[in-house]
Amino acid sequence: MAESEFEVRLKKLRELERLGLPPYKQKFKPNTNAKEIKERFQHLKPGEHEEKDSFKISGRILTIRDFGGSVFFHILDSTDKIQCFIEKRGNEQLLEFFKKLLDTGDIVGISGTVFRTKKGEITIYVKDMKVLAKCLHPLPEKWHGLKEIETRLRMRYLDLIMNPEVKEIFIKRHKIISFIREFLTERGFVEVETPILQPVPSGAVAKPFKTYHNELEMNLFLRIAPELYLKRLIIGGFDKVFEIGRNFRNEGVSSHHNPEFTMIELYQAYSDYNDLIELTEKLITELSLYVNGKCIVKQGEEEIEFSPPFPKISIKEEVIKRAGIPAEKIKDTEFLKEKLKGKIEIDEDDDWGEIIVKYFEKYVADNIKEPTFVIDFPVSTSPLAKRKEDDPDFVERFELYTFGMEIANAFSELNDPEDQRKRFEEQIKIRRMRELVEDMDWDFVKALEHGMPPTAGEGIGIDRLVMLLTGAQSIKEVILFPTMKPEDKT
RNA sequence: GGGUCAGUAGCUCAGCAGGUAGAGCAUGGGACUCUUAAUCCCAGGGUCGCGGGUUCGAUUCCCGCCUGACCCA
Repeated sequence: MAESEFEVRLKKLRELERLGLPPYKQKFKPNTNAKEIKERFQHLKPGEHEEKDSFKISGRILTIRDFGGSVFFHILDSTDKIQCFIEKRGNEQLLEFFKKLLDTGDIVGISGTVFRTKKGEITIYVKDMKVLAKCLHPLPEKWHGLKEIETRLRMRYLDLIMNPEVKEIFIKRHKIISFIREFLTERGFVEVETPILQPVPSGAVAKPFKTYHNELEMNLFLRIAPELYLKRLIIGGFDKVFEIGRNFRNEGVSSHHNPEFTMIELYQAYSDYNDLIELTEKLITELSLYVNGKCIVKQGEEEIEFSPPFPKISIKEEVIKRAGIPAEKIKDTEFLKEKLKGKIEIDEDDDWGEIIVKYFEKYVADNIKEPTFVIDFPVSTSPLAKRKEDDPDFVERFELYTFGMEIANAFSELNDPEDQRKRFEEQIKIRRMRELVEDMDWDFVKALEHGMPPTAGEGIGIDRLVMLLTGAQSIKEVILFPTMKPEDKT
């Protein structure tokens, strides 16, 4: 049987070791990069060679074009690709070394000068070269690259090598997160870290991941939200806090859901949800300008320009209008059940609030494209939010929707401990809730009893925000290593 | 949970109304000093996702399973 590519490459590795050039023991410090070289030598004319300045550059070999007496190849470093050239006339030994022992995928350190080829490409004239790591597997095809989504995700490193636009997404993701961090820090927010392992999962309605602490002999849950801890900090006297971190929800995987996802939650004392509407508009606008140069959200090819103030739509009003529900019947659970039966899936336990939210999500939310604040949430679906003064069955809350996706969720925080206790008691009575959690965070009520200033809080889904600003159509495109089942090896 | 589609060489893909598989790139050998999907000649490379069934014979047809994508609830 013929040798596999792996065996061929392994042999080359052994040969390098035999020659006293073991790749994994080499040291090399580049003093420039591809982007810098290209910028610096832009002035060179075709055929011109700047022989005075010598540079050290390193990267991964991507493609090789062998001419016998000379060889061209491209290397990729973290900044860009750049072509390199070895010729017999310059260094015959080096040329032989390269042709015998180097392959695409190898990581090399190169010393050389810079010239522009007759065809016009800035190129490194290689004087010396070290193999810093041997790539023992062939790289994916140079023209079509790596396409299969499954392989791209399972071997994300190959995806990143072969598909520059993938790397761009994650660089943009980094920019987005650091912008938000700076935006809030400038406004006096303090970044904090709160428990991921929580004895009582809280702050959202979702199925938690459960784990166990051996020494403490106790159940712990991976947080579904940091909310109640951050509010404890407001009680403790931090007026503005935020946390960027991973949350975990033991639920389905889809193009918009990953079991672990990144959220930012921020809390601001002496404010209400209207202040957060302003803050959110400013944040999204400035962020989009910063990463994209203009105020746009994208989904695939579709791009929508937006500008503040964002439109607001009321769940209550939309349901009245679209479902033809008389305004005075909007809180009539039995009426709604009868009227909307068949249009949405109604649970036995659902009250009017849950029903109108379900209707809204199914018939209105999907059609929202430009950033839009959805307001007028019923109290039963918002157990941590403050009631509206003019209608205590609704709360001071908004969700920001774009392209049918929920991006942010904010409200004036409920700071009345008696009402909070009542709402927890109501919640735990609901069967669906009991299926999710064993108990409520009663200790939080005790914290509230010590007095929490009027506060507004907001959570923003970072993954979805990155999707909107990069045009990614699946959350998997903005999470480096999305949750996947292992391949079945049998 | 239901439906549709996909899994064939390292990668990108063909193919087979059932007779144990092809191309390009990549790899090995040869030619070639300005190419960039280099070119030209030659060669090697496959448990056709896994398991079962039908059949003289299955990568192809049927059933189950695994993994993934999309749609629906």
